[in-house]
Amino acid sequence: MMPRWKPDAAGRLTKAAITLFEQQGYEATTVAEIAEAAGLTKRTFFRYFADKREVLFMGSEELQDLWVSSIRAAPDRAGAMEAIESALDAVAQLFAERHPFARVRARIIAANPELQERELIKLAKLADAAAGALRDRGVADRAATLAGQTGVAVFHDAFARWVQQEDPDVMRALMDGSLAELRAVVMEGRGRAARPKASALRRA
Amino acid sequence: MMPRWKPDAAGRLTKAAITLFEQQGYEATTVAEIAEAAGLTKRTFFRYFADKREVLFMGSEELQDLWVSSIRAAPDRAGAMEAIESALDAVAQLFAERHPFARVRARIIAANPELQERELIKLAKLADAAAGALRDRGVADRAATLAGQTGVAVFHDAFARWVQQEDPDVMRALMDGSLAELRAVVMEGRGRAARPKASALRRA
DNA sequence: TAGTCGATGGCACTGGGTGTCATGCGGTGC
DNA sequence: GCACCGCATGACACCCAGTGCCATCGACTA
Repeated sequence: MMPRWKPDAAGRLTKAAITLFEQQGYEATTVAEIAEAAGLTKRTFFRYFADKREVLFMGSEELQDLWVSSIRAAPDRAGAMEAIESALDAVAQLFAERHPFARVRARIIAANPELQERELIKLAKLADAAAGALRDRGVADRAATLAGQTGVAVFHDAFARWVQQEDPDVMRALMDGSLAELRAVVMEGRGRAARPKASALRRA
Repeated sequence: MMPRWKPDAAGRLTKAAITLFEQQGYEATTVAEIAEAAGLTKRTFFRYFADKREVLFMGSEELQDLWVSSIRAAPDRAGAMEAIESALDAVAQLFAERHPFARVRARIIAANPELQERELIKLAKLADAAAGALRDRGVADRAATLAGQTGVAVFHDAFARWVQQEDPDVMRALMDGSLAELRAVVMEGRGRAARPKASALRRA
């Protein structure tokens, strides 16, 4: 039966938005324009997205779920950073399938401060969620907070490098490199543990 | 001579804004209201502040200048994290003078996601600026980025604890504690360097 | 056939943010 | 002492993001 409405309104809005943002820029594109391009109205746009920025962040909830559940699923004996690393694993896999889309999206966000703000608060939520999951595993309060922050910093740094190159499959290696480098810089002048293995640096 | 305009328009606007935000909340306060309370108009408000949020972030430029110049001023032989620590020193001193104000401001920001987004992008700029200053000191690209991120993470964590208690002078100790804990969690299971000195933890 | 459900449209309204011009005091040059 | 200019502010119209409310009308159900 011809349904009354064309399906996947949210998806149509997202596609239209990305296309228009690429063509004209984020600021120069109005919500009414996006809605019209998707065969809908401004009012309907705001039924699907809390605001104009959110249209670029569909799926971030799933990302956070994956992130948190990976931490919860880590072996009981794993320490905080080991649990974080398993979350980095899962996220790297997820992103590998979406390299082209991620690059376009990253370009749009990089061009607009409003969107960067939204991106940053999503990352902060990832860090908080990770910290919460770690606390549930028995990690001490402050250690959990800082491990969450560290995990997100590594993710963010690796992500930034990942979108700048062609190969979708190196994300995990980039993460490893970032984490090794982080350990090195944080421990500089504090004994042998400071120096990352050359092999880890080479993988990135 | 009675000048034509009352002085310090920006200061009056900031004061009025904070008062109203405290009384009614950020969302429930309109820019026109703030301006009127300061004896000005909405149009003038936007001549001093790029948007409504920015009124709570006056002075963040000075903070960044202090932050960056502390890194630049660190001894030539200091490593990346040592330079970062000297910036943390300077910032801790600056904040010690403003504890009451910082607490009010933090409460307002904590109650509103829009404001948190703005706070996060300011912190991200601090991290970027630190990374840039470190690169100028000869620190490698990625190490600089990660050291900047780490410094901001420590600052942020310590700040959050600092506003929750009474003593304005413990910020540097809280930072030390956070940094020690960060080192511990990041190095867990990697040798003696992982365990922070008990003395450092006690200071926090 | 009547009635309900649910996604959408229509419309008016608030408030943030901007472009543009007008206003009028203080200082400057002559 | 007069003409002029600079500059902080006001006034006003306007655009667009975002919301509340009610209308619409096909699909499904009794």
